Amino acid sequence: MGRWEPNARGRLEQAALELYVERGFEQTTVAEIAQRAGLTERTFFRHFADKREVLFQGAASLQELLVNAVASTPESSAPIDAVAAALEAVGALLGERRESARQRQTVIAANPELRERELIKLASLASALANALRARGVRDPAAGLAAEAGIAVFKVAFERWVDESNQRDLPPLIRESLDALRAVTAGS
Amino acid sequence: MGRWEPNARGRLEQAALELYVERGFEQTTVAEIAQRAGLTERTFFRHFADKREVLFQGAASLQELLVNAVASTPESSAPIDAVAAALEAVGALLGERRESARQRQTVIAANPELRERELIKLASLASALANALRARGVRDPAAGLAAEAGIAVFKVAFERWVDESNQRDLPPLIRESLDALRAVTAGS
DNA sequence: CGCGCGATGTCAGTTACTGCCATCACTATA
DNA sequence: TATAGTGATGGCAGTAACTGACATCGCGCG
Repeated sequence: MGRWEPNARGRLEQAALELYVERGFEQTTVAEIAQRAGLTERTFFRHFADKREVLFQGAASLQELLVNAVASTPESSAPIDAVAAALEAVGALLGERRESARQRQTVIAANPELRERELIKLASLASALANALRARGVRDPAAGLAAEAGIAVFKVAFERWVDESNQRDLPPLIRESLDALRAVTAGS
Repeated sequence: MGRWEPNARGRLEQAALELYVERGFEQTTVAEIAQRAGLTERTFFRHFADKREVLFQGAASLQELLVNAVASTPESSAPIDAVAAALEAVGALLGERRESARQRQTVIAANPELRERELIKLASLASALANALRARGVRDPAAGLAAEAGIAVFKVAFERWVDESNQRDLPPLIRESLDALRAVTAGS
């Protein structure tokens, strides 16, 4: 696997994931990842900003999906319904890769630095979601709150979905979490 | 300012904040912080786990306040009301240091690594909040959602409070944000 | 065939962070 | 008063993440 084999980025990504699973994130050096991919450390950093970013390649497309889903919701629907539709679109996409999602989540959960990165990606999703709502005429603070609440719903549903003892699909869990949020906030 | 002057930790904290404000977080080295505090780099890392942690010393006491506030809420009150009471307790405490909070937030907002750290601290607050609710008999997923929603409300309110053009106090902004969340989730 | 261009390699350098041991000031106790 | 113990600090070497500068390689194009 020499210098000019195709798909350098993909090889790096796969090598990194393998090593993170085998030895853990901290115990893996970038030099080792590059070596397994048949490349050098310098090249790794040309494809990924840092050692963590390699685990979050899907984030950009997820964000795009989220924003498009909000935009394609009927103009008349309430903000929370637009958010719910967007979350279910994401849920449907993610739901097809359950095992790989579990594996990835195990790696992330085991390392605080990776958890930080995950949280900032979710915050970025929330921010994009809020902007998409504002583009539909939703005002602040409603836009920001609907977006943050949506991400909170997603976090809780995703956590349950990834749980080993759980067999249910992601979209229903999202719906259920949203209902639970409604019930909780309706109180008093 | 020699080796055995008192309050080494406090001196390091102040030196770090000063330098982060003067030159920015990235442009400041730990060696410079230690030098300004009259100590060595090695000693800095004995007091703070890393270069970012020095900005988040208050987090532990904030978490304690939050948990205690939930625990001291009447047993009969709804989860969301317990959360609201806790958030307002935090708001009242934080509200007294508006200018230093603004300064701190400016530093954090300017740096992605610091934003990551802030987010994981907030996630930790959410987790503690959820546990406090479970201790009161609130079940999942209600406990997790009430906690996440509470933190979302806090985030939005805090953001508005820190905004330069804003003159209002934090507790009313928290109340208003919670009301806005109720309005948003009540839809459809 | 030569030329330009993008991807990769090479290398040196900075800095965050850690482990290990020496050293210092203070305290208790004989 | 002497001395041993203790906790905080200094000193120093080492690892690994990341960066900048420049060389080199393979490929397409005129």
